[in-house]
Amino acid sequence: MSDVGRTVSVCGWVQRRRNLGSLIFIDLRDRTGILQLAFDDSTEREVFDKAFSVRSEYVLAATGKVRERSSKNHEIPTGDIELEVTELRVLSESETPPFEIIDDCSAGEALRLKYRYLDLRRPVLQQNILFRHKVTKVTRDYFDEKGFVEIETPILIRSTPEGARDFLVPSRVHKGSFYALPQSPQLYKQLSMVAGFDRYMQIARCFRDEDLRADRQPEFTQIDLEMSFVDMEDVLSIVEGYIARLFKEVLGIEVPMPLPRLTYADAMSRYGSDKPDTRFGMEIFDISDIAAGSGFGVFSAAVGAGGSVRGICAKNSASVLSRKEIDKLTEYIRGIGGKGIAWIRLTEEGASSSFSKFMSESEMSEILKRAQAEKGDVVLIIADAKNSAVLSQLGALRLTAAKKLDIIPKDKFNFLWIVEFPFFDWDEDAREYVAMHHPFTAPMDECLRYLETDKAKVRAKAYDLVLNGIELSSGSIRITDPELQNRIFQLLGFSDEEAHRKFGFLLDAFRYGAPPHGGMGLGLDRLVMQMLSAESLRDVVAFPKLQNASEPMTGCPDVVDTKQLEELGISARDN
RNA sequence: GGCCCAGUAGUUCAGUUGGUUAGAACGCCAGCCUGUCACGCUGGAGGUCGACGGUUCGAGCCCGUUCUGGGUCGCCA
Repeated sequence: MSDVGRTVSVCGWVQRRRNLGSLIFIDLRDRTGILQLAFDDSTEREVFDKAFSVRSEYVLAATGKVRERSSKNHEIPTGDIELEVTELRVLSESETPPFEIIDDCSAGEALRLKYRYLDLRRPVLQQNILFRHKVTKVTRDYFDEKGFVEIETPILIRSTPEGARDFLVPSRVHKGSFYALPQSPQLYKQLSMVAGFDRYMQIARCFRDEDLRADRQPEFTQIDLEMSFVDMEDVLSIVEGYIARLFKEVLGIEVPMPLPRLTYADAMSRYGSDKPDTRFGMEIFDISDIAAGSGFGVFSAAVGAGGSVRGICAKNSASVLSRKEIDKLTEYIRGIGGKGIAWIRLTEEGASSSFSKFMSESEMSEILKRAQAEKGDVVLIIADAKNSAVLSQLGALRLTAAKKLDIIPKDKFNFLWIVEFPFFDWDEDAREYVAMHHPFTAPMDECLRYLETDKAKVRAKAYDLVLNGIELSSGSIRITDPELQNRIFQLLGFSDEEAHRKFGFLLDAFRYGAPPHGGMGLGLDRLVMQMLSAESLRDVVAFPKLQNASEPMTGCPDVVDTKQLEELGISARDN
C-alpha cells in the first residue's frame, strides 16, 4: 500500500467500535468502504477517552498516520492497513438507530422506509444507488454519442385519461381546472419530432395512479426515446446497441446481438404470456385435436365451444408436485379465474391421472407423446371455452410451477423482442374493440386493408423488450398521416369532436409537416433491478413508496390546511 | 374492491392442550480485557403480546370486529 506512512484525515460514520480495554478499534464507514481506526497506549489520553465514548453512527473526523496492521484482515479491501489516530473530532453524535446498519438487516420494510436515510447507509443500498448512477451516466453517454438531444418535457400537463389513472394537480389560477402529471412524455416527444429535433431522449419521471406491486411504483423513471425518419428496425438496433454497451460497460457482460424476436402470437401460444421468461423451457403444447373427440366432457366441451385444451410438462417434478401440491396449484388457478387443472403424474410406480378413466389408452399415450413426458414428469392441462383464458392461465401456471420447482437460473439475462402486437384488443365487458396501445401507434402496412373489415387480423408496428419475464420497455412507430389518424380515431369510437378536444394539439401539429417517427420508453428502475438481481424496486429507488402508495418518512400523502384548499377552490371533505 | 400471509422487547423471532413472574438472539447500558475485526467474558435495563370487544375461574394462545404491513388478483392503453 503506497499510503502506508502517510498522514491523512478521514471522515465517516462509526460502523462498529471494539473496546479491548487499553486497545480500541473503530470501523469508520463512508460510501467507499471501511477503514479501521486504532487507539492504543501510544494514543494521547484525551484522544483515547474520546474514542472510548464514541457510539454507533457517530460522525467522526480522524487524523493520523496510515500503518500496516500487525494482524491483517483478508475479508475486506482495506484489511491490511489502519489509521493510527492522533486527532479525533466528533462531528456529530447519534442516537441508537432503530435497526442495525448492516447488509443482512432483517428489519421490516415499513420501518426501514420510515428511516430511509439510515437504510440507505447500508453498503448494499449504497452500492445499488451508485450503480444506478453509473447506468444513467452510460445511458446519457451512449445516446449523446448517437446524436440524441436530451429535452426536458413538462411535469404539469393536460390530462389525457386513456390508460392508467392520472395524478391530478389543481390549478389555483384556473379554479376547478386541473393539470395532470405525465404517465409518460409521449405527446411532447412526438411534438419534439415535429419541431425537428430528430433524435430525442430523456431520463424522464413518469406517474401512474394505480396500485403498487414489487415491480411497480406510482412514480418511476423511464429512458424515453423518439427518432425521426426511422422504421422499426432502426429503433430496435439503436436500443440493442444501448443494451450491449450498457451491459458491457457496467457489468462486463457481452449480451449476444441481435436480440431474439418472437411475435406476439408465438409468445402467447408457446408461453402464454406477452412477456415470457425464456430462462427455462416448459413450453405450452396443444392437445385440442385429441381432446375434441375424447370421452372427457370437460375437454370436448371446451373445444366444442371454440376454446382449446393445452398443457405444460414439468420435467422431473413428480417428487415435488405431489397431489397435494397440484391441489394448491389448482387453487391458484381458480384464484385467477380458471376452472381447474387436469393432470398426469409419471412416477416410478407408474402413471396416475385425474382424467384417465375418461380417455382411451391410445389417447392418453398420444397426450404424453405431445407433452414429451417421461418418467418423473408431471403434465398439467387446462381446458377452457376461451382460448385466451387457457393461454393466460397456463402462462401463470408455468411461472408458478417453475418458481416452486426452483428451476429458473438466476444468473441469466434473457432479452427478447416481442413484435407484431395486435392492434386491437377485444374488451369482453364493453363488447367492443379497443386500442391495445396508445391511439398513435401505427398499424402494420399490410394490415391497413383489414382495419374496417377484420379487426382481429390487424397488427401494430409496436414492440416490447422483455428481460427475464419482465416487460422492460415498450415502443412503436407512430401514425403521422392525419387521414390515417382520423380513421383510427373513428374505429376506436372517438368522435371528431372528442379527438380534437383531447389530442387536437397533436393533430394540428401533424398538419404542419410531421416527419415519420417512432420510439421507446425503457423502464430504468426495472432495468437496474434486473441488472442487480434485486427482489424489489425498493432496492434500486432511493426514496420509494410503500404498497399503499404512502411514504412514511415524510408522511405523505397528508391532509393540507383549509386555507390551501380555499385558495385552490377545493372544499374540504370531512370523514 | 377480492384473496392469502404476518403483527409478542429497539430489531428479528420462539412461545406446548388456555394455567405461576412471557423467552432467545442481535442491539442497548455497566464492569473486566493489548490486536480485535460479527472481539471475548460477566452483569443489567428493556414488554399495553397491534387495537377493541367476547368466551372462560383464568387468554399472547380460542371467537368476532378493526387497524397496520407484505404478496397477489382486479387495475397498470
